[in-house]
Amino acid sequence: MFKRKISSIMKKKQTIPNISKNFMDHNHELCFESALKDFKQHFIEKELKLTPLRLKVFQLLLKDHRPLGAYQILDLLRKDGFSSTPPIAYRVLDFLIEHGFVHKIKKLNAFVACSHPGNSHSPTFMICRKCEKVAEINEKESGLKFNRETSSEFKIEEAIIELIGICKNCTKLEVI
Amino acid sequence: MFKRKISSIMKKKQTIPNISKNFMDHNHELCFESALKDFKQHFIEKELKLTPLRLKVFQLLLKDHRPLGAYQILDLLRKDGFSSTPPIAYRVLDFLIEHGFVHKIKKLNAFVACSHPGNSHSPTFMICRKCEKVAEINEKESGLKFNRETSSEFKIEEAIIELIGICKNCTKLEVI
DNA sequence: GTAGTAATGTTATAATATAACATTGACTTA
DNA sequence: TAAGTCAATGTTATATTATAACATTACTAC
Repeated sequence: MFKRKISSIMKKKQTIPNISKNFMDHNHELCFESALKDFKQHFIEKELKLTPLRLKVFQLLLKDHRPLGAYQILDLLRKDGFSSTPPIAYRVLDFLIEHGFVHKIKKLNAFVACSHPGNSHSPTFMICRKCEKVAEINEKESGLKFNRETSSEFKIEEAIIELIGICKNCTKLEVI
Repeated sequence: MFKRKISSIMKKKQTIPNISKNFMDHNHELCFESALKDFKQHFIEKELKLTPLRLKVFQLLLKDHRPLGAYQILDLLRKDGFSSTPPIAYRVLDFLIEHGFVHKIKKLNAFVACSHPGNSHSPTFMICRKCEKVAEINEKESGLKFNRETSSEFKIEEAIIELIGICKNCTKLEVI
C-alpha cells in the first residue's frame, strides 16, 4: 500500500503528460532517437525496405514536431544531395503514411512524424497556431467519443480530427 | 402522462433524425426552399448585401448535399453567364464561409452549404464515400466531447472534424 | 547473367488557391 | 448632378500543392 503510493508519486513526477510533450521543452534528442529506433524496428518487423530516402524524410519530420510541407521537404532533400522533384517527396510520404509512420495535417497541407507508430489508429491532432508545433493524441487521451446514435446512422471508417488553438507553453509566454 | 407518450411517438414518426436527413430520401425541394429562406433572412438580419453571385453560389451548393469544388462551381457559374475566373469563386466562398453560410470540407477540397446557418459553431461532417453526400452535425448531435485534461493542456479555438464512412442509406443498398 | 520487381529519377502537367491591380456600380455628400 | 468613396466584381498573372506517365537504376531470384 505504501509502495503503491510512492510509485504513483514517482510516476507523476517523471511523466510529462504525453498530450503536451511536443509543445513543452523536453529532451528532444532523446525523443528523436527513441522515435528513430522505433521507426527502424517497425521496418524490421514488417519486413519493409528502409532506404536512405525514407530514413531521411522521416528524420526531417522528426526534427522539432513542426509539420513540413512537401515542397519544404524537397528543399531539404536537395540540400542533402537527394533528388528533389515533387514525385520524390510525395511517393515517400505516401509510403510512410500508408505504413503509419507519418500523418498528413489537412489544415496545413503538411506532414508530421507519427508519435504512435505501429498502432493503426485514428489520431487527433492539436495544432498550435503560435509555435506551429503539432501534437498527436490518441482516442483515449483526447476523451473523444462519438455517441451511439451517430454510429448507427453512419459507419465511420476514418476520422480527421484537427484542433487548432494555443498550446500551454505559448499561453504561458503570452501572459508574461 | 398519457399525452406525453403519444407526443413522443408522434415525434418519432414525423422526424427523420437530422443527423441522417441529408443522406436519406427527403423532400429536397422543401429542404432547399427552407434553407434558401433562412439564408435570405440572415442577410437581412446581418445587413449583408445579397448579390446575384452570392445567391447563385449558395443555390449551387444547396442543390443536393454534395460538396462542390471551386472549379466545379466556376463551371456552373460560366453556364449561367457569370464571370468565372478563380478569384470569383474563391472570393464569394470566402465571404459565405466567413458569415457561416458555407463550410469547406478539407478532405475533399470542396464546399458545402451550411445546415445550421447563424449558429457560430464548430461543426462535424459525415462524408459518405459511396454517395458522396455530406451531412453536418452539431456538437450535441455528435456527442463529441473533449475531456478536461486535454482542454487544460491546449486551448481549442477551432476544430476540424470530418468523419469518412458509409451512410445508412448506402449500407442498405449494399446489402441488397 | 538475365528476368522481374521495387525504388528512384525525370518531364510534364493537373488541380487548387491567391496576389495585385482594373473596372463597375451603388451610395454619399457637397 | 458631379466628384468622391467603397464594396463588389472583373481580369491577368502566378503561387502552391499534387499527380500522371514513362525512364532508369539497383537489388532479388532463378
